[in-house]
Amino acid sequence: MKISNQEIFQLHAEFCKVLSNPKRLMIIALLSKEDMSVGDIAKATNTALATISQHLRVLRERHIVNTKKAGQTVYYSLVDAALMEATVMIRRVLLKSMHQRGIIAREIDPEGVSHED
Amino acid sequence: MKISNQEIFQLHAEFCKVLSNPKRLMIIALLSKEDMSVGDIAKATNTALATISQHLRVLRERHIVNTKKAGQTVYYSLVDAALMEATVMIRRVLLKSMHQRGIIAREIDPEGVSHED
DNA sequence: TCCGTATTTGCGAAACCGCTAAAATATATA
DNA sequence: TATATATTTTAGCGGTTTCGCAAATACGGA
Repeated sequence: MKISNQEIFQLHAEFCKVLSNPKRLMIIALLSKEDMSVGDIAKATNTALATISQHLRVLRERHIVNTKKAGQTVYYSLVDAALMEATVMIRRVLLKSMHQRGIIAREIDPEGVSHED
Repeated sequence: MKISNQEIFQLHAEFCKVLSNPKRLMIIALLSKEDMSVGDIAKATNTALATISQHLRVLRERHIVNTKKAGQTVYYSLVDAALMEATVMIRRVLLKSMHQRGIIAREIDPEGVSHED
């Protein structure tokens, strides 16, 4: 299958759109550490279960997460750890920019961002 | 200034939103190679000038691009080359996923994506 | 059947997209 | 100076998409 550059940019944009939501970014960060159920993620992010389920559907459609059923519980996992690495790299660029503009005083380790606060 | 993890995720999401538009991605790719005027970019992307100007405003507000005036022409440049690198890394994750799913037959060099096609 | 888990549906508010038209801004020329 | 020209920005428009939630629905196990 031949794909034009135009299409690459389009697909790339759609992919970034998936990453442009704070809750989805949290979910990715959580799953990069361990597999979790929908309910677990809802608790960890302090968000309505239905909302998390919606975000997980988006991530599923983009083949960013996998599912594995155990009884009535659905466990989600990251398909590719490289996604988290790339995400961290984007965050690093952002933090660097903020640091240079004096928005944040100290350097923040982009990997050190935890979900619980 | 103290910034919570919640805020980091929020800012990160907003940053990604800027990257989730094909024309803005094209602009970033173009500027990663050379500085260009608004008109130049409009031609290169085959897009209405006003549209490009709007996208540039978004990129300006996020401190992703710089401006330099020469006569009546405004030249734009990338603030940080690392952004293009991070962008390429995201694209690499996407292409890898597509390749694994058989959407694209051959491996594509994410850096080799050019704007003219 | 009852319950725990997850998904789907429907909603209003808000944001986004690309365009045309109009307004600034700066240069050149008479 | 006055006027025309080149370049960019801003305003406003219809149409689309997104967000998070509550309610309703599905589904599997005990």
